[in-house]
Amino acid sequence: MADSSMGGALGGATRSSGETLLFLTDDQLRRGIEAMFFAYRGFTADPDRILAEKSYGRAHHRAIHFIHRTPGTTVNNLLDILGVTKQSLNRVLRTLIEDGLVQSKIGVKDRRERHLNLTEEGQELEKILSEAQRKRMRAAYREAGPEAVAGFQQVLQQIMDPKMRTHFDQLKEGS
Amino acid sequence: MADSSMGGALGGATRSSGETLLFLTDDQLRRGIEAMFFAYRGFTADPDRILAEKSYGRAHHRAIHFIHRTPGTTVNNLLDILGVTKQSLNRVLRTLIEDGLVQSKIGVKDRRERHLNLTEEGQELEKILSEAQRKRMRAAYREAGPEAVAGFQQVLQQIMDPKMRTHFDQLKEGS
DNA sequence: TTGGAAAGTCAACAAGGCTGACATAAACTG
DNA sequence: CAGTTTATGTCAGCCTTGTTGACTTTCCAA
Repeated sequence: MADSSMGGALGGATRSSGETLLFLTDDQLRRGIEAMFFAYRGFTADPDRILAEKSYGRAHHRAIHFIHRTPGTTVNNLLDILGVTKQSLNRVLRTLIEDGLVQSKIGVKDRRERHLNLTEEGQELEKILSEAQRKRMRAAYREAGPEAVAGFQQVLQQIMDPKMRTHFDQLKEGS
Repeated sequence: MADSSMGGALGGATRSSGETLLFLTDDQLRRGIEAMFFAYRGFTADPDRILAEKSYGRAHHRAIHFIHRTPGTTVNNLLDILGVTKQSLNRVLRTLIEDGLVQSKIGVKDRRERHLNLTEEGQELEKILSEAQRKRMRAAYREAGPEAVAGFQQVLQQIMDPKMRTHFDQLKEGS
């Protein structure tokens, strides 16, 4: 269409003297939007295939991922990170517990809380899923190089909602 | 967990003499994976809110976006880009046509084909949705700077499936 | 003229979101 | 101690958006 690379993109952006700011055109932004769409599909494709075999879905993967990342996490904390309702999470969690992939322990200090951990079997699946996803990311990182990866991380962090960035930053420390 | 920054990450990656390659550790890859997850949520959040008011969903947004991008596209082409079944797309397309946002015209050369275009009303909604999404991207780009944006694009392109990268590249030319 | 591609339709189903209502136990508070 | 809040779980029902399978209509092309 004729309206690309116009609009508000450059209007208020001439504050940085000297910089071209061509990376802020509507056209460049659209490229980024479409890249996010296509890349996210690739990003989830490999785990999705593995999960489909075991009749799990992306929701199970997300739960497994974050329980692995923050072992002993509570249901409430997981709810906050995943940004879904407790009913939605509970459905997923229930099947994972029934299937013996996740263990739910009553809290010691606060007996209302449930602390979640992966069982041996859960850790096995986590490893398969994360390795499949890492494989693609590793290839992408390798091709793009370290500077590109740094930029990739920077932009993604800026795209996040502030609240989600907090979660993201908190995950940084653990390991 | 104790298994981070080990495994296959560095094993076969010592070919580039001199380079540190620390950006290929499992830990860095995991950071990228989590960044993709959180960022994608932010990426879709603004359009999602607008769509919810009009009782449309993300699927409608995707259809509107790509019809806007490639006016007169056929159903089959759209199917290929979106990667869903024709039944799924058809349901979305039907409501958009019924609501007068999309126009479906029988092909001239090949009368089996339907050529899709946004109506005036469809273009209005497209503009609202894309501007909301661009606003966030623009802020992110501005904060991260041009070099980061270049890296962001590079890595995303590498994450895509080859077939999707072809679609992505073909969209580049049109404007 | 006939085979097959393109498009559309109907039915049925599943995953995974959502809301609302309600139950229980535990912790906290006045 | 009574009442309230918090954490969790569960039931029921709804929506969107994905799937498969079967079938029809249209119509291009060999």
